[in-house]
Amino acid sequence: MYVSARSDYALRAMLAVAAGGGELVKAASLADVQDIPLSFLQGILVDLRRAGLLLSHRGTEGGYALARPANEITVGDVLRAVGGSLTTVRGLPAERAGYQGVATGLQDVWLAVHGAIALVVDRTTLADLLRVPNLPPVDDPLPS
Amino acid sequence: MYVSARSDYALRAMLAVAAGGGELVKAASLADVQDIPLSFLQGILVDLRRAGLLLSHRGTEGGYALARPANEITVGDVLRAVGGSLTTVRGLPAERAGYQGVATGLQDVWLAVHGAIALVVDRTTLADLLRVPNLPPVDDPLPS
DNA sequence: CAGTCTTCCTATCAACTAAGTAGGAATACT
DNA sequence: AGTATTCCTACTTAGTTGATAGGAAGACTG
Repeated sequence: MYVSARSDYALRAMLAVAAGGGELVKAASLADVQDIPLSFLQGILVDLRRAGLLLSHRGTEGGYALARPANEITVGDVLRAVGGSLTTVRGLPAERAGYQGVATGLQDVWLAVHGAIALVVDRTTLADLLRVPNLPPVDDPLPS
Repeated sequence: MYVSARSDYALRAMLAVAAGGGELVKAASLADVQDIPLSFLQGILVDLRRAGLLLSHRGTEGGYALARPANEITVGDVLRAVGGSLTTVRGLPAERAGYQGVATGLQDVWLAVHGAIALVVDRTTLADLLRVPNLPPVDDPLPS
């Protein structure tokens, strides 16, 4: 049960774009505010654009914006865009693991896990995550 | 959401040992019947023994046996024995992901996913998995 | 009791994939 | 034309997966 860096970065980037309020947000800004390696993030942004979740614009005032409203993009949409299938076992989708003999029952476990995860991530939208109460909208550095 | 080869192999090996009915099962037999690389499996068996899930015995009639009855070992026990924490985000446990700014809400998502997974894997025992109906207890090779 | 065989156990090394880096090509604005 | 930015491709690094070799412990045979 491992969430890859790619998936984590993709979600954080999408949230940062969504917080921009429709304005174009530059990749460098996303990398800076969420502490993501810029060149690695750029590859992730390409995936998100190809999946139809982001719109990009080049040039001086370029940047990224959500292709749909934040309440119509789920966490599951983002995970599938960058990672293919939602849950994989040894690189393969849980549906076709190919178990033999006494291990046959394992497939049902992975399918149940898959369903439980899907229930969470397909119900949670980016807008939901931006509505958390314990979050100061502007940062307040150096309190310590 | 990725299940590593190590976790998958560990579960399949535990099921094969449990199917032995208390008799000692050799590592080579486990590797053969479940099609697992023997040398890689041996490292996994060491983890399972150190976690107190398996007992090992050397010598001519040596092999492995369950340290507890199959209905007292859960899938979650096995996953934690070989993989540390049940769910990890970029290698770290979901509890302390350290999100900043607009991504704060993400931690709640991972905690919800963690809970959903734990509900499945901590409730399913090895004995449950051996009781699946669609499983011939003795193999029937070459039907095609 | 010596010898031998089988098995578990440990350490080391190669192949593969994910993570992170660097530089160049294409595009849009001034 | 010039500059800023996205976009694409090749390269390095770290961790996982899998292979090989040899040593240590128990069981049997003479």
